[in-house]
Amino acid sequence: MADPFDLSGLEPPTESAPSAGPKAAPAYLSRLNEAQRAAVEATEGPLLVLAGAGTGKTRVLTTRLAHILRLRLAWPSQILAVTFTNRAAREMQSRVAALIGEAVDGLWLGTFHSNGVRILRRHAELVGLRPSFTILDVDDQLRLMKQVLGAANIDEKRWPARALAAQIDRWKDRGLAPGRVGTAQAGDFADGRAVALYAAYQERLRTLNAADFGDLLLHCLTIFTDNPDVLSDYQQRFKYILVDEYQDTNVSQYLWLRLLAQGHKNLCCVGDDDQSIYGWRGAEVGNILRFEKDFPGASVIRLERNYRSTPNILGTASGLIAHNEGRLGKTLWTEGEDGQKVTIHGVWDGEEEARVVGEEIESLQRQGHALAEMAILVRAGFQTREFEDRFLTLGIPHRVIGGVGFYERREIRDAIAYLRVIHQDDDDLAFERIVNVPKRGIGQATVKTLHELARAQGISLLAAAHALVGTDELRPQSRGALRGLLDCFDRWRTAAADLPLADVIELVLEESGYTEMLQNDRAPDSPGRLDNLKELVAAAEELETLTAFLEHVSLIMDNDRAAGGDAVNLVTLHSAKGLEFDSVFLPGWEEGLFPHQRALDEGGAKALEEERRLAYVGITRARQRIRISYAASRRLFTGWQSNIPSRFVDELPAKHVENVSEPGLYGAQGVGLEDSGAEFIVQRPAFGPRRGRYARHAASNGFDAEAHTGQHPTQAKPSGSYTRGMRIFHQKFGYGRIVAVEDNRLEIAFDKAGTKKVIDSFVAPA
DNA sequence: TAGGGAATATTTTTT
DNA sequence: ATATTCCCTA
Repeated sequence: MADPFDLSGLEPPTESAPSAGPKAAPAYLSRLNEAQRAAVEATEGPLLVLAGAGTGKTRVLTTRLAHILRLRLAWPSQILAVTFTNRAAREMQSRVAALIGEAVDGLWLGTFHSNGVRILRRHAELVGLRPSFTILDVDDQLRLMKQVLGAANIDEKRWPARALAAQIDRWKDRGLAPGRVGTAQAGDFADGRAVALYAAYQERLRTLNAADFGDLLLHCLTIFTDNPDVLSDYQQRFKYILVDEYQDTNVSQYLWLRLLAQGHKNLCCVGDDDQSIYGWRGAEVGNILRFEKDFPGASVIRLERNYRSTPNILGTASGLIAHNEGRLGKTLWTEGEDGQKVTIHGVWDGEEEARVVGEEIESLQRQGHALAEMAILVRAGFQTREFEDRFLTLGIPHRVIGGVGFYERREIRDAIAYLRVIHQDDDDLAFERIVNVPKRGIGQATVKTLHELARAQGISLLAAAHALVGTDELRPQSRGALRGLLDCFDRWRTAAADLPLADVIELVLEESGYTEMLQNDRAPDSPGRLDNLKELVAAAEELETLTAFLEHVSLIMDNDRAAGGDAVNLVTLHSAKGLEFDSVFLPGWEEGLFPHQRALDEGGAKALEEERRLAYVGITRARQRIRISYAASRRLFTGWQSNIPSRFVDELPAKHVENVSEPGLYGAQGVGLEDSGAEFIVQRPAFGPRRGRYARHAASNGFDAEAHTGQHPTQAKPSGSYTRGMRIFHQKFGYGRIVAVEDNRLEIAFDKAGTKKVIDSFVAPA
């Protein structure tokens, strides 16, 4: 390789940038076509690269990054490169390393969220957090949401926590802190009380020293807006900013970028409006359409030559996407043999679909095709199941990319919760998760007591537990168990300071009784869970500190270790973006499933176009061959559902496709459904909104944010105001007289209940 | 407090 | 079909 750039790990010596040295045109540039090369070389000023599927977008991005380093226009630490997924970030990292000849350290290369956390950790105190804040996962978020709803006395049946969480996420997507939500956007959740709930939720997060995913960016925005000096630092720092998948950015990400780019204005965004598939998550295609307006003087470069797919495949994709309106419009072209036509297969049911796909895969394999070059792309996660079952019986190796992630499994989350408490003892959500897992006799009554005390004194659950074990407040049995647990945590915390992380985890699993619990569990999946825990320990060996490990867990939720031998890939269409395979199977092309009924119901025409783009993404993943299929009927929960072929099937250009459906199903064109007889219960999509039926139960529960956020409403007296001899009243034990005071612990001789030790906030002056 | 059994929801898509 | 939640009893 040419000149190793020797930039690794260098920090800029304050102001002076590395000087651009004259160099011969490097070899990597000659491997690009004209448009690609232009996109790489236009390093200065705002640039939008409209890159169709398979046009070498990633290559441009990585080459550009390497080029900037090569010309010494900036140090690695002055380059911000943002991707959408961790996978893309890793890929970019390794490809840049390949171009440069060695690993490049110090780049700000990662997802929006990981770059966001990095900034947020440095300035956490500016938004009322400590730098060690916890990143909540979806479970925690929901649990917290339920608590907030509970505190506000809102009927969770009628206003599900999920719905509130979704609403809040959407606000955060748009960069709206609670104070910024206008009445127009207040939504109708709980009769308009959602904003107050949002505020309460944020307040709870702050007390817990925690942030949810949306906060990672939202807090950055707040910091930038409120602290011009901080913002200015970053604006100076980031000489070059590169953004992948720009069409999928939401408002909050857009604002984040725009603020950061104001310094040097060297912002390069790569995207494809036809691949915008995250509208439901707040992504705004508008961002890409508006780029030239937002960044005056921006250049636009189009990449239209496709290097991936055969003309038949590309023609199919183009023909389909042409049904969308409001596109920027690109004309993709490719060279080479037409290749096979895209085949369309109608089948009887999902089982047959899986069987036939399985046969085809085996046949391809016999012809010498690698399994890893085949993928089944599904609309919804549950669709992988039928294929998994089938492959299991056929013995076809396969992997599910982006399914139920490793870190989302229950046993892993439990283990993590233990670690979180060790790491940060006021992580109430983690503590609550594991106080009684495995069962140790600490039931909800005990937890409730802990909560009361914690809230009354504004302390953490763990602190409340510490306080309570010294009293008679709890049942002796519970108290003993709790004390045991607290001792364990003390011990583990010490251990965590000395032992390697992996050893700590093993110790915790052992001493907490978690391993034992699983060993005694007769459930068929217990051995698997134990294996998973072993894997967790193994994963921990790769990271130094508990802090790093927990961060890894919360941000790198993907388990798509794309490696792992020769296996068929099972992927959702959403997580397939950015991947490519020789052979692609697209099952489940039925109305209601794809396009998905729920998308149609909630998003109307706009959502239909997004579904179509999803189909476009699916088709353009393939290099050589595509097999699309639809089933006449599908198992749904307990019953069956009859389906008609997706409208997308009809939209495929006849020239490039071939319908090889079995005769007698729907007929070759995919028209009219033959009534299939009595054994089928025709069930219209069961996914419709189900809110309406509670409509009249519209009680008004005057929710008052203060009642929840203002700390300790009615609690007795501040610590220290009780003295010996005072008469008091206790909820459970009745009247009594204080015989001793020790900090906030009172020893009380009760009239009826004898002498007990009690925390002062549980009593009131008589 | 735990465990059983009934009732109930679950299936979009993800950082 | 399966997972979660709720309610009851021991």
